[in-house]
Amino acid sequence: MNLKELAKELNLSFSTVSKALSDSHEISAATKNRVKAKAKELNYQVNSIASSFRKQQTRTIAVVIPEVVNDFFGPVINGIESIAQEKGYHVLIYLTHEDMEKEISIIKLLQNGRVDGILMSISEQTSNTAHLEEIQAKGVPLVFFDRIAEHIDAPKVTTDDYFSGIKATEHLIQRGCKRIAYFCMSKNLSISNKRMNGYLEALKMHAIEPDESLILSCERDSEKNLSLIRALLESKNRPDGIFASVEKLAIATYEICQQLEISIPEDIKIITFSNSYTAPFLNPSLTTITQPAFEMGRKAASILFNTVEKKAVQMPTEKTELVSVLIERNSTL
Amino acid sequence: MNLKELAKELNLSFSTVSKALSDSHEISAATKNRVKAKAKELNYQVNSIASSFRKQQTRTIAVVIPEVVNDFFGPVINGIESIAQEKGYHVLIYLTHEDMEKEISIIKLLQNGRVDGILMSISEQTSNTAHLEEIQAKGVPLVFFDRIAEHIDAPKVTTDDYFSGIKATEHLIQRGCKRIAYFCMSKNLSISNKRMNGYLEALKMHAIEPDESLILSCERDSEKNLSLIRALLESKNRPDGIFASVEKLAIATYEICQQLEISIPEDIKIITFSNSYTAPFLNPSLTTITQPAFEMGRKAASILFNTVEKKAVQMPTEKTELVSVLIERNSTL
DNA sequence: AATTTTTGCTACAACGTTGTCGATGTATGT
DNA sequence: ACATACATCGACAACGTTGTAGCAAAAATT
Repeated sequence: MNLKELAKELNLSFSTVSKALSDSHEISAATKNRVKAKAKELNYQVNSIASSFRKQQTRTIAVVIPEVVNDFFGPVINGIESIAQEKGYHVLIYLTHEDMEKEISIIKLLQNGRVDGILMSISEQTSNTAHLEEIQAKGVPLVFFDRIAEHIDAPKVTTDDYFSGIKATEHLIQRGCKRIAYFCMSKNLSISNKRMNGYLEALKMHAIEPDESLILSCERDSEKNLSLIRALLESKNRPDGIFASVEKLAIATYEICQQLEISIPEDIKIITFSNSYTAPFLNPSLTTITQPAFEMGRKAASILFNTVEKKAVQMPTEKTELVSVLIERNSTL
Repeated sequence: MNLKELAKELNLSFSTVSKALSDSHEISAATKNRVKAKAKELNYQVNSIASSFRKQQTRTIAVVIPEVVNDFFGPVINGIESIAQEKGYHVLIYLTHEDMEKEISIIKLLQNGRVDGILMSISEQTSNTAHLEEIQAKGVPLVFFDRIAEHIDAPKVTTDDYFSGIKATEHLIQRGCKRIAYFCMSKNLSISNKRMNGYLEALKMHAIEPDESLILSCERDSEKNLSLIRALLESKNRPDGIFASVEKLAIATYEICQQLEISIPEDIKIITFSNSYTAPFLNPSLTTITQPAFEMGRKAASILFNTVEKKAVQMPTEKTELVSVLIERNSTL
């Protein structure tokens, strides 16, 4: 059932039918009603591919993220989807699995008109950003959230990572920690850096000498990370406070502490970035910096849709910073 | 940069260029190389929308699920995406938020050639399945996973829910529970029913009289669920074992137990379906039935791609049942 | 009454690709 | 030498939609 067939049923030209269905002012109310009734009767629906092709816009956006089994990216997708559903957009999901090569090949797939815009959080390993500049040059609107590419001129939605880094570290200091470690994933990640800078600033503010051996930059291989953490906690140099940049590393620390019979929070206190809803029920309950993930998704998606819809307007290079909250629990008691 | 322009650069007809790029046997190796080199040089990429339009296939599938902030659906998406990436397919995500009306409108969006197939897990509230039959009638391949629509003739990938229900209940019985409760979401969900039937069967096998008041069918409103659970745990009728069909309800039970100072596992033992990686670190660590979520995604996607690619072959009505594992932890000690 | 304007519709050309068919030239077989 | 097969390419018509241009008839203006 296509336009031509529907038009034949109605004894109208198919361009008239097309215009009637899209409420064009060129068509009288009477025929509009007649057309719409018939369309409903025959269950006609426009072929979205043909429409996309003709209009050169797909009403589809791509969300490119490192992973989906994640208490942060989950709610972000929720936020994105909520706006997309309001505005009648479709959402494609692509996972980079923290792999730059995969990220590059995904971006390449999006160069040919498949999507009207891209929402992304770059992978840990992304050092080169040529692929991102290239797709921007092709005119595909791009909005970053959380893990941004600093040097690319695109709207960015983040949280107050630097300030949160200060807050988290000061929280540990106030709870009596003297030797505070910082755990993060790859150091060339924007968020890791900002949080670390906050950490270093807080140490400075409290006249604590920073110690390189207490800064752990982890890898993708989680087995390796476990042994890195284990090594640190077994050393004489053992920290009495840990600020983890991602929840995964906090959980890994819980695991090691369990094995080494190090008790939290007596021997060591832990605070982490986390959006896990099980944090209150962990043993011990976990003190977290929680990001407004849902709102972040909504905000990033809103910005993207705005730039997509008024094509004339120059892509703004606005930076939006949302605030995270520190939730005290027993791991830092 | 499109085919016509590329062809002009090469002094070839654009149909020759098209065929050269798709490795047609009609084109000599020499020109193929020449064309491909030029295409690379000018960074030409086929317009996927035009291609989809012409070929009447989009290389895109839709994944329709209730929610994404979920330790089960997350890995499922991972599994689906892994196969999709292998086969060069794109993945659209749609969330029903357990709402039948939303599910219906989403399915309606997919009726017009936007996707080559659909992978779905139906919402809690889906009682009527006319929308699913309709889209199947339109020739869009459909594969169900986990939460299936029993009466629809489509491939289904599930886990051994009935048997897992028996295992979970027997586990509680072996640990000395006499009054075992079953918590589930909406009862018109296939998985809830199968798990409950397993639960009832296990009770029967051990000559325990089933008690209607111990079967809790919850709603979408999580506040309401909390008070339902609280009411049950405050009653004189209090169970000494709980089998939860979804993790959310187990966590809710932890919360209530914390409030009422009921100790787990001394006063009450808990086992639940869950794919949470924090289960070992909860207080107490949580005994779970864990589903092979990633494999489920892979399996469902494989089946869909097979039926999509050999269009001639009739859609098989195969049923695949994967096995879940019971992981004993302290909540049932 | 002659004119311009408006209304309501149709015809038609794109959007960029792919597959079918036909044309030409070259190799193979009798 | 002639017929047949094959290899290599070009011309062309779709796929279904939407926007522009055109064309009557009706309405409004002069």
